[in-house]
Amino acid sequence: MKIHEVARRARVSTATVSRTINNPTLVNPKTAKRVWKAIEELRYYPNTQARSLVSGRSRILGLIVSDITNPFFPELIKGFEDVAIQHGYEILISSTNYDSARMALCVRRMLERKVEGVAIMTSEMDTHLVDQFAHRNVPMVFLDVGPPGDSIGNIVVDYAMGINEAVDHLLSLGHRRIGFIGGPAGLKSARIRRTAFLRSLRHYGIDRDACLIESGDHTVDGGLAAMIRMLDSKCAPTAMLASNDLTAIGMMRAVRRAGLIVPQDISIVGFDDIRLAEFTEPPLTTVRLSRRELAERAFHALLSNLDGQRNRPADSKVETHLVVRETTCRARR
Amino acid sequence: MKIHEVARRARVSTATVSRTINNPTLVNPKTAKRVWKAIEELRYYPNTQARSLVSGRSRILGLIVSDITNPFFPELIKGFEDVAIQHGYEILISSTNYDSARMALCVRRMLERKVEGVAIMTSEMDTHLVDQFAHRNVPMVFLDVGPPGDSIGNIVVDYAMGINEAVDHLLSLGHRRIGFIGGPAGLKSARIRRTAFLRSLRHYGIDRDACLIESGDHTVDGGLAAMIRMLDSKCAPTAMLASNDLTAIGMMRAVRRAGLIVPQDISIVGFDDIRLAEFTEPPLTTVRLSRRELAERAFHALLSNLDGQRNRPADSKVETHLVVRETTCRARR
DNA sequence: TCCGCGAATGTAAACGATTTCATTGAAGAT
DNA sequence: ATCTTCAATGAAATCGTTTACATTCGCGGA
Repeated sequence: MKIHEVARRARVSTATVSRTINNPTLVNPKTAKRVWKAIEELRYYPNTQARSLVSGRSRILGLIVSDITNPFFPELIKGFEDVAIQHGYEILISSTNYDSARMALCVRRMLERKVEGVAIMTSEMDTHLVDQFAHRNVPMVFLDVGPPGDSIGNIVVDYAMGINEAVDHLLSLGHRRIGFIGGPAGLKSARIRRTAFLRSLRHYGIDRDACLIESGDHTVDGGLAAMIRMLDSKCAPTAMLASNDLTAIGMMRAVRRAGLIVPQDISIVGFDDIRLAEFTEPPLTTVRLSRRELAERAFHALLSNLDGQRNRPADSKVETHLVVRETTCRARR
Repeated sequence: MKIHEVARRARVSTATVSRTINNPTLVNPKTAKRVWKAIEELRYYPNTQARSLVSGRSRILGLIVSDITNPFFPELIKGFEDVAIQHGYEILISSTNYDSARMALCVRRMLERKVEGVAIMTSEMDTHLVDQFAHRNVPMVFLDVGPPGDSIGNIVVDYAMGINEAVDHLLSLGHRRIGFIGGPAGLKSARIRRTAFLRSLRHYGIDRDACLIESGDHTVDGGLAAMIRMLDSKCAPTAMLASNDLTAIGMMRAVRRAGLIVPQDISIVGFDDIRLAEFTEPPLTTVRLSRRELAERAFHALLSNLDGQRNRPADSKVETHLVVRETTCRARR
């Protein structure tokens, strides 16, 4: 089913058919109607590759995440997919698995398919790869803060807001020894979260005790191991924040293994509010970072750069908020 | 960077460049070397759209899932992505969200992008949509059993195996009143699982008690609600199987809310073995259905249909096995 | 020596759309 | 009546490849 047959049936030229589809203002309404009729009768739809070959517009957006298996991402992807297809864009998803070779492959695939923009939703991305996009003027959006540059936008997450709410909440419950289990030191997103925590302590005038800071790796196992170390350390926190919910889940398990009870013995606050946070036992108090909002912002930042104007994608800020469930309670005397 | 420039630099025609890339046997090794040198010096890579426009091969595979947010799928997707890109295929992911309009859109997108094959990993798919693929001779693979037809393959899951292992395990622990909470009645994959359970009971000669069967909806909330009904019903199961792990997690919560303890009061067995099953409290005994294996089978079924021979994708069977963790124990007297 | 053959390469025609530029015809201005 | 303008349409070039067909060349057999 090619445009030619539609043209023939509607007794117009292929140019007119193309125009009725892409730029209806240029064609007489009467003709347009005839064309649409033909299109529908023949169940015609344009060949995307031919279309983008000549127009130079692929209508594909890239979405790079670190690991689709991390429950943080599926919702982000879903949100992105929803809004993208609503706007007629296809989306190419690709996970780096924190692997350099894989990242390069990611970028290569995106370039080959001629993506019109990329949302890079992982903090780990080699700069020389980013340059490949920049070099071809492919607009990018980063999570948190990416490298500076034209046609690079940032969706910056206001970690401080949610973390302050969490710390404030714990303080009001009488906690003073508040610990933190972060992500891997090498991970930029983990560093940012940890910094936000330390800053929050300072903000509330809490003494910072180095032994209250441990590192996990953003997995359940990592949280479990880190929390065991913390409990062994005689550092005696009465409340703990985690860098993400998976870590928090591991921590809960460590606490339970030590024969203690959450939250009576130790309060725990997670971060992200993944779907499952609601279903842990007890349900996890955590800081919500809306993935849907993240996705929408990312998409629109790209879109603003796509539709005509070649200005750089707008930065935008997304808030985080504490969601109180049942893993926090008053500190015991 | 077009093929023409490469040709010029290597002092050959574009045809020769194309051949060195796609069909090296046709070109003199000496020439090929020169061409590759030019390709690398110019960092040339072919324009995918032009390439597939003329060759008719898009090198894109479709992957349709019901809901990427369901933890069953991300691992499936990851597996599929891994093996697909290894073979030089791009993958178009699309979730139906169990919504008819959305499904139609899915199919439409896949057709527009000219996928060479589709893995339909959701049991809910309107037949007229399937026909659209069939009509264009797009090979398909279904999870469990799809509609019959040429160029339609099936990855059939051996539910019976794992469920028998589970039932056997429970019997050996002294359980006789074994209940089941299934998925929504309308969902084909849910029906299949339930049937496998009933058949297993029969196989072991257990009386079937209608009140021991409840329906959830494959979510945590659904499992929670169904289990509450079950506990209210005075039906008194000593062990329960769930149609998927999410349901099982909800069930555990219901049991705990009723003031009972898992597994001492009620043993629970899940299905799927999602990543998180290992991290519930206590860790969930469940039947593992390897998503990676599923993905690999699906891909290879498609591949066998792609590479030349137009025979129908091979059916293939994937096993399921019980993974014993800590939500099952000896039935109390 | 000449012919035929096959390997290696080149020439040019697709592929299916979009888009530039040219053409037409009718309406409005003078 | 003639000219200008503009809306509507068509013809043909174009996008960057692949590939069918044509060409060249060297070699072995008659």
